[in-house]
Amino acid sequence: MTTARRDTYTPETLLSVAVRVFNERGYDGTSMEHLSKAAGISKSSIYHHVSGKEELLRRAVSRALDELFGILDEEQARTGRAVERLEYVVRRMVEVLIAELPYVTLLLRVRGNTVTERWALERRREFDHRVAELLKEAAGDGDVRADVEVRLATRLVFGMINSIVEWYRPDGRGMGAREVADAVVQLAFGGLRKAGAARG
Amino acid sequence: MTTARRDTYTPETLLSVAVRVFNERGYDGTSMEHLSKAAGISKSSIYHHVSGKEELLRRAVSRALDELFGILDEEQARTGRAVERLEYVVRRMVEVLIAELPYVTLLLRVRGNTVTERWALERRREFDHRVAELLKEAAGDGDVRADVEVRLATRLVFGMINSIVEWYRPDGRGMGAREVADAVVQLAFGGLRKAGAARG
DNA sequence: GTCTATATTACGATAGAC
DNA sequence: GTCTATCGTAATATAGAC
Repeated sequence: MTTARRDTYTPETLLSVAVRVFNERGYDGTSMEHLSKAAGISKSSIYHHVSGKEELLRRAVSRALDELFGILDEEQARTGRAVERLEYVVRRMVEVLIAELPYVTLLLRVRGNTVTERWALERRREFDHRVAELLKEAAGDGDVRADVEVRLATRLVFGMINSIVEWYRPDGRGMGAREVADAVVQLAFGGLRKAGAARG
Repeated sequence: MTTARRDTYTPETLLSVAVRVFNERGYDGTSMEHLSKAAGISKSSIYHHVSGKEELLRRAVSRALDELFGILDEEQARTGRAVERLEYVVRRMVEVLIAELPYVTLLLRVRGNTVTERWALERRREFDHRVAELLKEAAGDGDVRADVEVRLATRLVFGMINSIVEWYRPDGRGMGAREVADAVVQLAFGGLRKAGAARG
């Protein structure tokens, strides 16, 4: 970096403040006044950087979506046995979710009231579909259980992964992304029950 | 019922309309104008039945919380081996979630901007804690895997269960609560991987 | 780039007629 | 029990000074 310190905002730095407030109060529950207080500048100064609330939302969810879709282009997500690719994608999803926590959190809470929100929902569905195809392929290989429907299993595993945004906080001496990813992979693929324990 | 048909609202019947709109648009994204349009009566008529938006929210989340806490009082949740009680609670959570879908959906989306929302969050945490204790006991019995921390496992399983509200829709010839509960129990306890398949 | 001041609209809630 | 009309506030956004 050439400029170690800034004293003015850019759309990027303003975004990080806005996303934090959006996640605290909810997007609809956040007013431009809330944002101006949190950023320490006036409402009209915010309009100098961005066109309004919705642009901030669009920038935020775009960032989250780009990171998620990026996973599918990675080498280990494209080559090898389907169940292995699936495990890799699940692990990377957890890592991206934690690395981009506020952005993904906002993405996952989008409802669909505006065009930006509906666009985000559509791209999310597209991503889900891509992962579901992976699970379907693994089922075809006989590597995952056949007694739970593929689409249902995908949704439940996504639910497990996505729920991380509801409680994970990077502060303190807590868990790292690796540890959470390990736990998710172990639970999602192996389940709660102790290995070797028979079903009652 | 003595009155088979009604042509006016009661707080109860109004609630069902309000909860549906809250879930479609988000609580903060729903105005009294939205509610009046959906209910087919004027804004001021709504105020005749309830004190305002927040009372509708309070009634809705109370109903969801009462149903969830009710699970813990049921016979099979109180007697027997911890892992069996846990499985019963997980199954019943899915069933309650589906039976009271709009109410639980609203509960799970509460953020914490008002006193009602903060109260709901606190009661949710209390419920989570009760289930976490059950899992802890099952771990002490050696019935669940010890390589994933109890609190983390609880959160992930809750994430899987709670995510049902994001996609389950009762309409059409879809799955029933029983089938979803079966799938959740199988995945949560047994995992995705095919039974008998070794870890790579 | 930031500010104060303000236009304009939407919101939650109330008054009072029927 | 429902309505129209309206109050007071808070919302998004803009104008224009510095």
